Amino acid sequence: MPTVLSGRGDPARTLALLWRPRAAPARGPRPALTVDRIVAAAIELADADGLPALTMRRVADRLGVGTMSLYTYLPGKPELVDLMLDTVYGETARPVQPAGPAGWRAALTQVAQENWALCQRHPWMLDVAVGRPLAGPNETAKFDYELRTVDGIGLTELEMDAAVRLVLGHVSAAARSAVEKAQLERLTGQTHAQWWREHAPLLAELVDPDQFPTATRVGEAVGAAFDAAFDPGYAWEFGLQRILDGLAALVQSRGYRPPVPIH
Amino acid sequence: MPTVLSGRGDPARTLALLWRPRAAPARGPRPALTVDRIVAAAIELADADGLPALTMRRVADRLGVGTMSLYTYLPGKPELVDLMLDTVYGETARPVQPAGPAGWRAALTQVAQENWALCQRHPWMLDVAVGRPLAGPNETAKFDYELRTVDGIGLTELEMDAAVRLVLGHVSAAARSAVEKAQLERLTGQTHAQWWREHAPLLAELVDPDQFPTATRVGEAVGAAFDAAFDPGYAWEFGLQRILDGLAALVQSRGYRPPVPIH
DNA sequence: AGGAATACCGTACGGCATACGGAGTTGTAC
DNA sequence: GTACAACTCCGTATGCCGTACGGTATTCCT
Repeated sequence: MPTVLSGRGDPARTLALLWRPRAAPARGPRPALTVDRIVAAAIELADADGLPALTMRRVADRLGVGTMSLYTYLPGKPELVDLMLDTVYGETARPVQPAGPAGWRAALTQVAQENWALCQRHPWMLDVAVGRPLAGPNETAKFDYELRTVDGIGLTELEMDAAVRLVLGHVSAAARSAVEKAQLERLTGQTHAQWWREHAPLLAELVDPDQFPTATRVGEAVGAAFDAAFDPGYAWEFGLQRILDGLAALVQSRGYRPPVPIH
Repeated sequence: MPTVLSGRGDPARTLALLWRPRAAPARGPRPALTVDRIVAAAIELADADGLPALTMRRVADRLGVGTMSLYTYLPGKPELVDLMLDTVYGETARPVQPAGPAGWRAALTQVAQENWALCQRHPWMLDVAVGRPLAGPNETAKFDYELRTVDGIGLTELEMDAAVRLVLGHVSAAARSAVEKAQLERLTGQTHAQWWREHAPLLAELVDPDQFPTATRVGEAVGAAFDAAFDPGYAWEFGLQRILDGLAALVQSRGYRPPVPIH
């Protein structure tokens, strides 16, 4: 399940691919493909089978061309992954900022849910390590929208950035465990509940309740509630509420009060 | 930078490796290696060069044996990674729970910092996807300790589990960006600050400030403060405080007050 | 008409995990 | 003392991977 480290190619070359549509060549045979078609095929493949299954050969096969033809359009695989990322960033909805008393909290909740859904649609996103910002057009637009949800509520620019990153980080962490759960269930043909029921007795035999009383007690409660060692959905909801509460405390300390709607 | 999906081998076999020391064979030549030595060599290798550089050949070379000899001790690479993980889990300190008014917040802060440090020492941990709990001895002890920091403060068992997972999730997300930064700087020989200074003009040219005013404003403020597109350390501290504040609100709503020390 | 630019891609290289089976080593049973 | 079972060690081979290289076909401009 390889995490690919993004941002490894020449940044100028990658940025050119991201921002400038390819001009038709002045001479030579007409290109049979476009960068967009390659990226679309790669996304389909990664969506279906995950990043490890994304190979240049398979992308080329799917497009009906030789493997090496892809290198006419792209410098290599890292750049392809960068383009895939910025493309799916274009999918997140950017509704008009809700006004009224709900304010930033509802808007930030929507950002979180939108990104959660994005991770479900494209689980391979979580395997891409973005060490430096891509700064592609869609990522930029997405980030601008997300920052707007916490604009004008009393935070500094640094805090706005950190607040959005905090929420997105939680989305990643929670989505990762949900996605890994789904992947394992597909890979092993065994649900977490089945796994739990099958291996709980062995675990009970190995783990001494006297030595680890808290883990035992909590493990049993969680197992009874979810039929598994943990539940990604519960962790996701719980965490998001705590984070929003924590941000609310900060916002409040800055003296911000949500605007009262005019009746 | 491959993320390896853990928990793929036969769980019973993996659990046996995790919990039961290997008995000396009754017959046959004396083993030249032990599982522990293999795991230690693998950890050294991954610490130094990252998970992608962790190959069975290199581990074997480092130990002075043929590649296939490793398979006498371990079923395969996934199990090796599982063993590596549980081994480094054994490193986290588990101080006696601090008493006094600081209470759970100080203890949970310590848990967070301890795990942060662990991720710095063994960055490859972040590339291992733990879809199901390993349930090795060290992981169990670690989790028991971590749960104890939030025991008896009014939370349900499900909430205790979710609270610890929330903090650990934030550690992972924050550490990931810090680690990726360090990896990219080593890989490209260019610090974030250098990268930022070199590419900021190009970015300024591509991104229209009128179209993305918030991203531009925040980006400039962050760039001025950190000489980079973001600062992992700031995000880490900011996020941890918000999460602890959010948990405090929950704890308070349950009527818990920290014990007052007796003078 | 010819040359330049470009697309396409077959082949090859070095790397990976690991399946298979043979050779060597040791303790035990007779 | 000898045979054999159990075990370690590991060379070889298979089928993947990304991509470097260089040849060939196609198209436009001069």
